[in-house]
Amino acid sequence: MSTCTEPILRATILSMSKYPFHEIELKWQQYWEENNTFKVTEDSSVPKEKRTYVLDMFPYPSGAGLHVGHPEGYTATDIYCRYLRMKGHRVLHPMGFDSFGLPAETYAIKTGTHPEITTKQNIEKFRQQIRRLGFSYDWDREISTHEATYYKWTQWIFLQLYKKGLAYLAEIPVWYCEALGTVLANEEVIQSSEGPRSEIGGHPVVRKPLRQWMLKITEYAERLLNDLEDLDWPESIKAMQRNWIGKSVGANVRFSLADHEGSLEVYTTRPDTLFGATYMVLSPEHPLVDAISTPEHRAEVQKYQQQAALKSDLERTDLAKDKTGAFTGAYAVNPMNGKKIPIWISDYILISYGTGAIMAVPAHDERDFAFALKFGLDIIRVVASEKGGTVSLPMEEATTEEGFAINSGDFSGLSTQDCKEKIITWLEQQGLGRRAINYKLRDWIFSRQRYWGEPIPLVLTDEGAIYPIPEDQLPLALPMVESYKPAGTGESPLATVTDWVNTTLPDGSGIPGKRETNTMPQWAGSCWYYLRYLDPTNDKEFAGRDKIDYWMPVDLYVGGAEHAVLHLLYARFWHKVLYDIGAVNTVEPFHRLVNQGMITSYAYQRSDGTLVPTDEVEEVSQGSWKETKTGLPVSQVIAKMSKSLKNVINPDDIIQEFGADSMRLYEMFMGPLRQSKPWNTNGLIGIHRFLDRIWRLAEKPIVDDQAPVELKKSLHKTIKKVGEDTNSLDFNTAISQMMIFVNDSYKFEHRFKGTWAPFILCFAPYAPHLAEELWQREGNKSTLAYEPFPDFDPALTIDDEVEIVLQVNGKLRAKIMAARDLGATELEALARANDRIQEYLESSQVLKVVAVPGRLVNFVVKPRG
RNA sequence: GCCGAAGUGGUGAAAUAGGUAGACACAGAGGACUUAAAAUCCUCCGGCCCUUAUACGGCUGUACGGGUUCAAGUCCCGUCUUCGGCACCA
Repeated sequence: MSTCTEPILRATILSMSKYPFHEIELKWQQYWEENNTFKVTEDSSVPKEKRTYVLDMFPYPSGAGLHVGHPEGYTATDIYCRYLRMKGHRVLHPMGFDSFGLPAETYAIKTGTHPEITTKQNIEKFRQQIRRLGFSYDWDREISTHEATYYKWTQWIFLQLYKKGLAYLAEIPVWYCEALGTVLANEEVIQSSEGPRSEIGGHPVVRKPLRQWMLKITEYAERLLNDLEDLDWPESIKAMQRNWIGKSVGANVRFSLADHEGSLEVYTTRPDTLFGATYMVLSPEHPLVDAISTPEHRAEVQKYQQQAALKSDLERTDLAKDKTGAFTGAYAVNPMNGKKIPIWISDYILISYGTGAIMAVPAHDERDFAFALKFGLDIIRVVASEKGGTVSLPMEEATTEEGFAINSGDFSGLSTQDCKEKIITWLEQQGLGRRAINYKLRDWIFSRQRYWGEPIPLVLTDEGAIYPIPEDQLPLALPMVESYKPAGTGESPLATVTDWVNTTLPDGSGIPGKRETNTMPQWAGSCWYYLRYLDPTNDKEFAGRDKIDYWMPVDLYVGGAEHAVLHLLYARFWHKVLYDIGAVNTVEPFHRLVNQGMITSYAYQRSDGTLVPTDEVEEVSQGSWKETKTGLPVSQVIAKMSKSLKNVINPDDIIQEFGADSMRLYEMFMGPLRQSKPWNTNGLIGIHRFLDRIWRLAEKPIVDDQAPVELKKSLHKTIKKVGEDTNSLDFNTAISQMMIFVNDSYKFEHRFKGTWAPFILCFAPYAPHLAEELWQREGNKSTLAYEPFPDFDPALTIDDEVEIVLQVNGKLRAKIMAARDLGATELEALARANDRIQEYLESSQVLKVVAVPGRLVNFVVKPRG
């Protein structure tokens, strides 16, 4: 259904709705707030396994307000927390705001409004929206990363990193974004068809050497990789992190130069192919290039270097993988066979990986193969697929598979694995090389040339000496500024605040110094916020150790998959550093991670593949649509919500028209939590109807009589399934089961005391407002939030009589009712007695009978005669 | 190209120690109530065929092609498609 009909739809729903959801929801939200219903404290009598920390990824408070994606994860954790409380758990469930960030600053540049003001307003709006959904957060623990009481400790942690030598200054080529006026981390730059772009805003970025603070995350690469093993995380996220860390094992090998002093070191993962190295390639930035280039080739080499530097921002990572390069005129010596091999430079070799130089084995590496082909370099095969195999030339393409060494002197015949080991050992004995490990992971560029971030608490002298600000002088507050515009020189707007920048050294010597003007990236605040929730007002420590020991690690962390390698890797890194200095009790912060799927929306596509905004389409008949303007048919597709497609759903509108309980339930009923799924307002109506049916059910008179056994059974099956499914976060099927119970209840004129109260408690985690209201109407005086979740009687969840399927050759021929536990022999007898089955058996010979009690009987037959 | 996830009615989806495919819901059809409409309640609802129509029944069906099994959405082999991530990392 296209949205053009939605106003009518909504009017319809409003007129049909009997239950006063607004009144009820506001009433109970106020009750929870006034009674501090969800405030949680540490009680040492609660056993460790009943203390549960359930965490949501906190939002960046943008001006746009809450998106439908936010309530999805938040509802899931809220249902889970409410369920756990009813199961006797002590639950820590906090919320806060990731409130430093670019959009507030961009807005400040445009309007002159201080980011603090807009941030405050946005937080207020977000808080209202989140409260209106009835989530059971302990709001006393709310934190915002931009507040000095919070970033004091972000700065403190930075100083710990600095003290451990994990923070350092470097003048390195970094991604610089003119439009954003700042440097970006590798992870914040995406490759588009037009070249590299900033992830935020899609602005062009260029590589530029600038002075930056770096964090040595690479020092933790191995642990970040290994410790993934024990985490209960989605395999896909673990894979993405492994891939990002990009560990490879190989060897560094030294090649001596033919006509020069010194040598050239390369990194290779295939030392077994050393005999096939027919040339070498250096990165254009490699320090040896100038020294070894011969006079005849120098001009060409320099020209290539300049080209590479110029195009580095665009074409160097271009999709067109046509190889380019220049010959230096110099030669190296292959240590295995003493052959002289030419040294080239090419931009397909990155200065930042390995040693910035490679030995090229064109026969067994695709890139080297393409390069050799283009420049007519030798290709020697040194790996055959079979032992003792021979190979033919020319090759069509490089063979990268493992096999057995050939043309490799004494090493010929060895398997790839074996050969690697033997060659490395040999190199080590000769002093020509050693085992080596490399990671794709780079150190984290930790500074931003922005205003709206945590100031880095350091003072520098003119000579470049660095003085950390003493911990007892933190926080180093962000000063007020006149202009939020970056200085334009690659420096932050803070550089223009001279009376802040110019200070004296913190050692009390009175010697003048300058403050660091870079600020921290947005990721800094979110690296440790889960720890601050534990003890949000502590001004002596970032969090009391007793609180950390009480709650950590986070038992369940729910959020979007878009943070797979950024936030989640950085937070793990900081946590490990804190662990190493003895500040936290676990090596990993988040034990279990669940990614909610994205909520998408419908869009419409023309035959040429272009998309049409939803409001320019109408439905012709079921399942077919046309573009209103042209009358041409369009097809329905699933797309991300976007303003341009006019298919963005605003949670405020949904709550206004259907209520928070409907919104919560619908987002859970749409499909499995982890799966992405399209929003369909029609589906919401079904949920709203369900809640309305509960409301009207409550109007039926209630009696003390025993409920009929079939209703009791329905209830106990419901309690069982809702409990199990809530526990495993399968909310959609839990809701289905509750619908079945309500449908069953409608078969009776009355409600029954024995089934009604347990049912209210059963759905309370899902639609808490409605449940509280109905609970109160039954005469209860206080919240049901801590009432025990009802128990089920296993005997009542099993049907004594079940349908048994009768099959002949695996095909369904009849169904009979039989006792669930009836034995195979008796079942077979019953089946043989069945008329329909007799018809089939009369003309056939029974070869085999499979009888499964409680399930089926299958006769395997063949025609007689 | 590599890694990961997934393909089930008109739609969102259920069901995997292998055992009735489509629970629940939306949309649709029919009926009850109503002066009428909405709302509500009840019934039907994968496709094809048989049948005047029904009932009964038959065939077929979980992306496609094979296989294992008394029995496959579920297990195995191969192929295709979609989505997400990475992409000259030697």
